[in-house]
Amino acid sequence: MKEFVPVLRKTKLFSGVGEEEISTMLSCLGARMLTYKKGEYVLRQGERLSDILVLAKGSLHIQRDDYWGNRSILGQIGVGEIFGEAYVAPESGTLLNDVIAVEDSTVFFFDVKRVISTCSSACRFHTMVVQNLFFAISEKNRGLVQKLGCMSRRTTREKLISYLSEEAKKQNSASITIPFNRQQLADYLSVDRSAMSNELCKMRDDGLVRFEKNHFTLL
Amino acid sequence: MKEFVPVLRKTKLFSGVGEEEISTMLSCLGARMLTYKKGEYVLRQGERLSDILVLAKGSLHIQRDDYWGNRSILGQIGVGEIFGEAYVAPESGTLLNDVIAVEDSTVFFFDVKRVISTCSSACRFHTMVVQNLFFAISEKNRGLVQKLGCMSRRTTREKLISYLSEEAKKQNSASITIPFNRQQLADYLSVDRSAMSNELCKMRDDGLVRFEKNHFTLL
DNA sequence: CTCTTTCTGTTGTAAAAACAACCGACTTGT
DNA sequence: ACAAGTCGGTTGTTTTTACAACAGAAAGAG
Repeated sequence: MKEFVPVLRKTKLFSGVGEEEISTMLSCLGARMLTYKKGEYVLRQGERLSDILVLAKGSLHIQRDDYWGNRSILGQIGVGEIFGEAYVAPESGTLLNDVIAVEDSTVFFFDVKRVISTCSSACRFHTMVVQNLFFAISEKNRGLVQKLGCMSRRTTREKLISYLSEEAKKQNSASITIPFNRQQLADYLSVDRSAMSNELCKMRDDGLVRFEKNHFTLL
Repeated sequence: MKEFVPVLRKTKLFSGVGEEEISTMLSCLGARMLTYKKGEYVLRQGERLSDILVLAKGSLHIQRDDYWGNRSILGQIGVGEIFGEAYVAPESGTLLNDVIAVEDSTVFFFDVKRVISTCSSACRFHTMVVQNLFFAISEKNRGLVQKLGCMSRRTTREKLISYLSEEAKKQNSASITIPFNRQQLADYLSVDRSAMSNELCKMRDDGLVRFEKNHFTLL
């Protein structure tokens, strides 16, 4: 377990905590470490969860099968990411998705009760971990809200306008650089790439935006 | 401030905490109370936030103006709801939306630093508030993820399938009752009601589902 | 009971998006 | 330098959706 302390140190959960303190905290947080072979299930739809998970090695997919058996991949989890934290509340019900190892992986489990109820003053960095957890979830939340704000628009143009407007606010400028290429932006907005490209050019012709590559200017 | 303690007691943030304890905790949480006339701004786009807010009276709208000035209402906040919690992280940047009172309203502000860093053992219910906050955010998170899972589908049929499948999982049955009428479901999925109604009937004719009113059976 | 309102399904048309296929500009690796 | 791959834009066709308008059923009010 100790071998992964340097990895944990770089995660959002342990941000600002030193390796020594992490080593000490592992027991106080009720940490367990499990390894998975490629293809094995880390979490299964329908299970209950009482731990917050951190991926220390490998790569995972979040996937879902609908009632008629159609599978879709909802996302990917990389090293250092926190996951499962949204399903540890007692009233959260069971998991709705599967999580599968797409390569040999190592996962840390932290008992949520022990994470959240700061123990005695013994580990004074515990409070920081609680804060980190809180901020990590907020960040996920903001990302979800932003995406939802774009996706709830009906037309591709409206989605683009919504996305570009939010980015302009975040970057506090009418001239912005986005972290996507065209295909990625289309995937993010859940639209067809060529249709989106087409719409972008129309918006340019309408005098709404200027762009080259992933740099946009709102007019 | 005391007059609102019974209201606070019913909020998710103070769930499981008695009125006496809430009264005691108010100072330890750095609580402030502000009132707003109808139409006044509670939060403004571009501001920074260091408090978690709870609406104690009235009703608020979350709204956004895009770069070209088009306004849209993103949601509504009712009595007892927590808000602002996603923007209190130091790295969260400024607010992206406005929050406006749609009727005379009363809002409680809790300093996030004092909420999260549990103080001395003086208020032993403080830990419970931290837990409640955590669970409340997780719940929002789950809601957002579910909605996003539906909305990221391209066609109305796929959205419906995704939504119904998730509900079936949550209710653990192929026969489910949904909390929406047709118009509300269409709004939730961001599609046109009549088009959705049409698609639902086609799905029924294709033998995928049966339904009457807001009760659905997946086949 | 009757009138009104709300909810749901239906239809036709116009608008928009998805899809497929292609092209040229650029990059990268050999 | 050349081949292969990536990226962004364009076009035409098909599919899907939005929109508007209407009708029947159910629910509620007076």
